[in-house]
Amino acid sequence: MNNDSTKLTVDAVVFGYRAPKEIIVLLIQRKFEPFKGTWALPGGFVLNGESLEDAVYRELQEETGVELSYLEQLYTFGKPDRDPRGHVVSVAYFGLIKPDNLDLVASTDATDAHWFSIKELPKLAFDHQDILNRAINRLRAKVGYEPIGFELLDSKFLFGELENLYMSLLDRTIDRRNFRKKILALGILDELDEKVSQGPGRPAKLFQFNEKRYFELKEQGIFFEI
Amino acid sequence: MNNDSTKLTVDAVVFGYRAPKEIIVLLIQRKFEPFKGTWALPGGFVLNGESLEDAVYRELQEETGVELSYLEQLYTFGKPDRDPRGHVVSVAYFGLIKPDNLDLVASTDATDAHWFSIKELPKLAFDHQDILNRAINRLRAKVGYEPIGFELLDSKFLFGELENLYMSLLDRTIDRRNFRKKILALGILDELDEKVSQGPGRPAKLFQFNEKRYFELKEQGIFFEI
DNA sequence: ACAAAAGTGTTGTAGATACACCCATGT
DNA sequence: ACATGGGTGTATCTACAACACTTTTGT
Repeated sequence: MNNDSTKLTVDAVVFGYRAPKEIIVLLIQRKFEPFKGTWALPGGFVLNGESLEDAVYRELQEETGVELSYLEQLYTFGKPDRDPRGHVVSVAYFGLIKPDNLDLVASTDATDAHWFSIKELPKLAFDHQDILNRAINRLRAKVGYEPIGFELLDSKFLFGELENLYMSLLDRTIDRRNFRKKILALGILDELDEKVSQGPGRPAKLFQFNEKRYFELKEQGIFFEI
Repeated sequence: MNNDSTKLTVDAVVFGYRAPKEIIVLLIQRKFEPFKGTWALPGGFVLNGESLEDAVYRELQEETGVELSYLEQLYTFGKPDRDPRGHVVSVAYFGLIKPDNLDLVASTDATDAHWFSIKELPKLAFDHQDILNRAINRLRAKVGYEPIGFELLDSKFLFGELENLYMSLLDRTIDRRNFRKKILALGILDELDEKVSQGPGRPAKLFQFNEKRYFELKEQGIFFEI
């Protein structure tokens, strides 16, 4: 039973949101062969005895310094020829980050890390474009039946931001009145007393996602759906 | 970068349907330590250079001889302590099988393989109960938005069988008239001219899932939903 | 003739969509 | 005063849920 030369990596697809209409993804430029100089998803080898999630957090920390607000497993990619170095199986993760945390620190590996709009992507190393495509599909699908959109906004946000985010994610226009009715009817947003005004126009109220309330409703079998 | 002692396995959760109301899952009895004598999911080590799906098919063939009608990746389990032998990461798959193929051949490993109702399960080895739970959740969720139910029925089936299958899967009663209306309205079933009569009662028409038609509709953005 | 399973329609209701004007502020 | 974005209500339509009787066969 020859298993010793199959290696295990993790890769992370981390999405962010840049107002008003851009969904962005975190990429690093590879410093070493193979694919030296090519853009790729952050990731790397899993250490023996290390959990998969720990490996993701460690690699992200090492390569980009970002702090996630959400992480879940995406899919495992295991085609024997996906890495020219040999049989490397990669467990891909799917992460979200708040606009607060978009700054990238100089990485310990001195790899270059940048945010790219998912509509203007460079050529990617390995099968990372496949991984990214799967992640985008997951993001678009999931945003419709779980309240993960809030993980892409600061904890206090304007309704208009939520609206723009959903339009960017789903890549279509949304009726403002119907959207507001639907979301507020779910009862998972707290309306704060604070208002912000930014330039001309009527100042807007701040809202906050009430996670506790969401879980209560979920227990009762009342589901989030857009 | 110490990765050499992390090993990779696959495990398969294979579901079947036994009329009229039983959802069953395929388990094997372990022949060796650890967990010798305990029931477990079929699976085993991935060979170097072997794709994950190939490993699943191979292990299923070796241990049980079953032939699947559907297979998809479920989730990867990587807690460092999930296997007493060391760090073993397992990619779990989710499979379906038609009633035609429920017979288990004597396995080359002489392991004992049996079908168990998902409502009367033995204690399972490793974290296989977690894997199974996740598979059951996937099955229940997926059956609502993709036409995988047909993979659990013979290619020609009675409407009543489909109904019973869905009731068993969702563990609730379904209104016969509404169910029939909805499914037929999707336009993905061919109504055959053949009828079968089994004991007393009016004979029932046979139906067949029209996969080609389903993909056409899917292309057009018309989705299956129960 | 009776028991057993298959087959079939209508009505009410809730949720989704479509749609346009007033409000509060900055310049 | 005007330009800009925030905030709101109503009418229509569509999809789902509830519900009971007739038909065809075996015995």
